[in-house]
Amino acid sequence: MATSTPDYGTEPLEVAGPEHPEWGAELAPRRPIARKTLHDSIVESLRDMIISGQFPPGAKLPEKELCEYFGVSRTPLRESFKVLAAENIVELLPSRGVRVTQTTVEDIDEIFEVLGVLEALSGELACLRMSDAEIADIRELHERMVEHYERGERMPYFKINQEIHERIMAGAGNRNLADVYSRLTGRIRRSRYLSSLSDRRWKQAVGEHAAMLNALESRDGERLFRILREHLKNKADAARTTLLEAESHSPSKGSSES
Amino acid sequence: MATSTPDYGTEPLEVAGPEHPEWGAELAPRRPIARKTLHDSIVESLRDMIISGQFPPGAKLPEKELCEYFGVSRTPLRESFKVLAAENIVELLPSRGVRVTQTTVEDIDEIFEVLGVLEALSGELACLRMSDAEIADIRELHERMVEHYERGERMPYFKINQEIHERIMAGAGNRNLADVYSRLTGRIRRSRYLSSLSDRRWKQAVGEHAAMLNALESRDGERLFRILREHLKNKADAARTTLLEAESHSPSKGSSES
DNA sequence: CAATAGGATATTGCATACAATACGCAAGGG
DNA sequence: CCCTTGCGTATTGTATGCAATATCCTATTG
Repeated sequence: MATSTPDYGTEPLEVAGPEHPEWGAELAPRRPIARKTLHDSIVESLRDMIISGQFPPGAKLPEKELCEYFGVSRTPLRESFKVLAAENIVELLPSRGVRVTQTTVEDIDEIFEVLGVLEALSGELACLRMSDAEIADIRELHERMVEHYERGERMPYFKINQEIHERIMAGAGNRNLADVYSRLTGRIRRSRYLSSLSDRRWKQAVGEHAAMLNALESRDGERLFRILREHLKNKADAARTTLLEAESHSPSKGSSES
Repeated sequence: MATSTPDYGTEPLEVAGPEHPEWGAELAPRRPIARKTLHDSIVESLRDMIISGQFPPGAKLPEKELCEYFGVSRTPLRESFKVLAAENIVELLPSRGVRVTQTTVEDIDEIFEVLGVLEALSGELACLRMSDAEIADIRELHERMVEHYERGERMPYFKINQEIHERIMAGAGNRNLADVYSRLTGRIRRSRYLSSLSDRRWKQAVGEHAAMLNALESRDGERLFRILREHLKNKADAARTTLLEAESHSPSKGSSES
C-alpha cells in the first residue's frame, strides 16, 4: 500500500486569528484558536457530501473506501461516524456498518412541527433583542427579496429568504436555540432543495413575509410568533406535497438491493 | 499521586443482555435487535456519571484512568467522547483533553426558553393525539401528585411531576420533538436536581398543573400551549434563583481533581 | 429444482503501537 | 529575583494489527 502520510489537510490549518502581530496592546485575550483535528474535518466533509446527495438516504458508507478517499486511517473516520450518528444524519448498525438516515415524510412533518415553534420563538425573542439597525437591514433584504419575487427569480429569492430567517434566528440571541434549529434544518435541507414552490404558494409566502416584517418593526413579539408558526406550517404543507409527488414518480425505497 | 483507577462509583460495565432464549413461540418478529457495542455502553455510563455529578462541570475526563476503570482500550472510550461532545455534554479541547461542559446561568435561561416552546408544542399535539384513556391515566397521576403535595412530600411529587411531562411529550407522537427535548433536558438535569422549590412556587406550580389537566381534558390545545409555556417560564425563574444562590455559596470553578 | 448448510471472504469492533503536541521543571541569563 | 528557554515527561491524535461478526457463494441433500 501507498501509506506514508498521504496528502493530509485540504488546508493545513486555519489560524483563527484575523489580525496579526503588533503586540503593541496588551497581548491577546485571544481565544483558544480554532485548531482542527482530522475527524473534525472529516465530519464536515461527510456532512456536506451527504446533504449534497452524494450519498443518498439509505446508502451505506463504506469505511475502507472512505479511508482511501480521505487518505486517513479508520480511527478518525470511525470517530466521525459517531458524531454524525449523534446528529441523526447517519445510522450505526452494529457490526453491519453505517447508513445514511432515511428521512421519511413523517419525519419531515415532525421536524417542521418543531421548527415551527423554534422559529416562532426566534421571532419573539428577536423583537425583544434586535437593534433597530439590524431590523432595518432585514427590511432591506426583504425589499430585495420582493423584487426577485416580482421578477420571478426563484433562486435569488430562495437565498434571501433563507438569509432573513437566519438573521432573525441570530437576532434572538439564544445560542442553544440556534444550535437545535440548525441541527434540525440539517436533516431536511435536502428535501428543501427539491421543494419548488407553486405560484400560489409563492405569493402567499411573500405576503406572510411582509406581515413578519411589520410585526418585527413594531416589535410585536406575540404577533410575530403566530405569523412565523403559520408560515412554517404552510411551508411544511408545500414541502410535503412536493415530496409526495416526487416519491410517487420515483418510488425508490432507497435501500433494497437485490 | 493516587493513580490506579480511582473509585468512580458505578460498576465497570453492564452487559445489556436482558432476556435469554426460550424459543417456544414462533421465533422472533424481533427487530434488528438492540445489540450494544462497547462505546454505546460507555456513553451511557459516562452520561450518568456526569449528570450525577461524579464529574463536576469543568472537570477533565482523564482518558487513561477511565480506560482502566471501564476496562477497555482508548478507542471505544474516545468514540464515546465524540458522541458526548455532539450532545454538548462535554467539550473537546484539541490536544488538551476532554472537559465536562460548563453550563452557565445564561445557558440555563436559554435552554428553558427553548424547552418552553417544546413542551408547549407537546401539549398542543397531545390534545390532538392522545387517547381518552391516556388522558385519564394522566389525571390519575395528577391526583396522586396533588396528594404528595398536600403531604409535603417533595421527592415523590417531583417524580410524578416529571412523569406527567414525559407522558404528555410521548403523547404528542412526535419522535423528533421528543429527541430534541430529551437532549436539552439532559444538559440541565443536574441543575434541576439541585433546584428545590419554595413553598410559594410549589403552590403556584400545582395550580398550573391543575390548569394543564383541564385544558388537556377539554382538548384545548391552544390553551394548553399557553399554560405550558407559562409553566416553563416560571420553572426557569425558580431554577435560576436557586442556581444563583448556590453559586454565590460555593463559587467553585468546577474542576478540582486529585 | 429448491432449500439449507457450510465455509471462504469481507467488514467491523477493539486493542495496541507509534507520532505529535502540550505541559512542567530546571537551568541559565538579564 | 524574575523571566526566558530548553529538555524530559505525559497526554493526545492517528495508524495498524488482530479477533469477532456478518455476508456471500457454493455444494450438497431432500
